Amino acid sequence: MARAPVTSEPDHSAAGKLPAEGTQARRFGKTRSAQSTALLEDYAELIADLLASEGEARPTDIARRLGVSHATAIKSISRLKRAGLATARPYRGVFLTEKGHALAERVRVRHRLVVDLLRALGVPSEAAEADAEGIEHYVSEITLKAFAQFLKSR
Amino acid sequence: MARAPVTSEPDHSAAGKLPAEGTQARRFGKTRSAQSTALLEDYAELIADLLASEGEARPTDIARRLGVSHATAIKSISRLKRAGLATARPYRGVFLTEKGHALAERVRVRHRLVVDLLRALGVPSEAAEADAEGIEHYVSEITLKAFAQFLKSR
DNA sequence: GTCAAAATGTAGTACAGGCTACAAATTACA
DNA sequence: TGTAATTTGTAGCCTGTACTACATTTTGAC
Ligand SMILES: [Mn+2]
Ligand SMILES: [Mn+2]
Ligand SMILES: [Mn+2]
Ligand SMILES: [Mn+2]
Repeated sequence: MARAPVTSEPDHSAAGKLPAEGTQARRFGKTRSAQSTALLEDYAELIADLLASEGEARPTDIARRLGVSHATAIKSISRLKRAGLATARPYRGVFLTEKGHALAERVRVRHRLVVDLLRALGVPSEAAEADAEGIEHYVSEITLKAFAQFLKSR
Repeated sequence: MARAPVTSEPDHSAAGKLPAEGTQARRFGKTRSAQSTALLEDYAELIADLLASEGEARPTDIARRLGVSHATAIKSISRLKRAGLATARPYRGVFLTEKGHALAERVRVRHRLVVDLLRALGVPSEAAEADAEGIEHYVSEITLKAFAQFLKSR
């Protein structure tokens, strides 16, 4: 059983490396929850982009741009609907609700800020765009502020 | 049908906003593949940390630090074994293979670099640690180099 | 040495997000 | 107008990651 002492956990062998259990668990939990919204964010952003530049966002186009099958896209769009982020009219495309639009806007801002920061640090644009597609979903408000601050004052 | 013209896709209505379909699909695909390895990376890193600081990495401890049930941790450890990254001896803990150790080392370096960069940009340490836990899995080699370069020359 | 606590393992469930294959509806065009 | 291509929808399958509940094994303490 537990190597845990009766009273408290004083200190470990090696130099203070590991964070407290609760702290670490909270961090990982935050990451897991961000991961579960990442897909919704990408769909919302893409749909908004398509609506803006093409006037419509059809499941087939969404699927092609994401690099997944149309069946997969349709299922994910269903999840967006369930989450109250989108609506759809067959052969007429997908639309964003108020909530979906607000999400897309936040995501767009984040995406751009992350790309701009990476570019400012000397990352080539294609790598910056590719990395940002993942990074953007894990950047907190505080970090976002720091990015903006850095970009402004340099 | 396809609004796609017979020949080529010249230019869209709005200002050149969207990337080419293939490019965008490749970026999203890269992100999806990074996502699928994120969990393996976190486990490898955590196991290495526990082995270094506690001398052992038991499923229960791993589960507690990750904030998941022990059943979940055991299943994920199975995936690590299947991937040739870890081995385990019941009641004796989990161990990393050569390959697993190498992965943990790479992840540890990345984790630290990401945290250091965020800190350098003025992000408070707890936010930096929390965000890094997600970001680290989506940073390419090129971007990592840029981070290191920036940290060195500032 | 016994026995309770802790750790581990297993089973069953749920949901997300992939896929292929097939069916139905719509649209475009000859 | 009729037909073929496109788009959309559905079904069934798989894997991954989470959970709870229960069973088994090991360990630690008395
Ligand atoms: Mn993204
Ligand atoms: Mn994005
Ligand atoms: Mn991580
Ligand atoms: Mn990490």
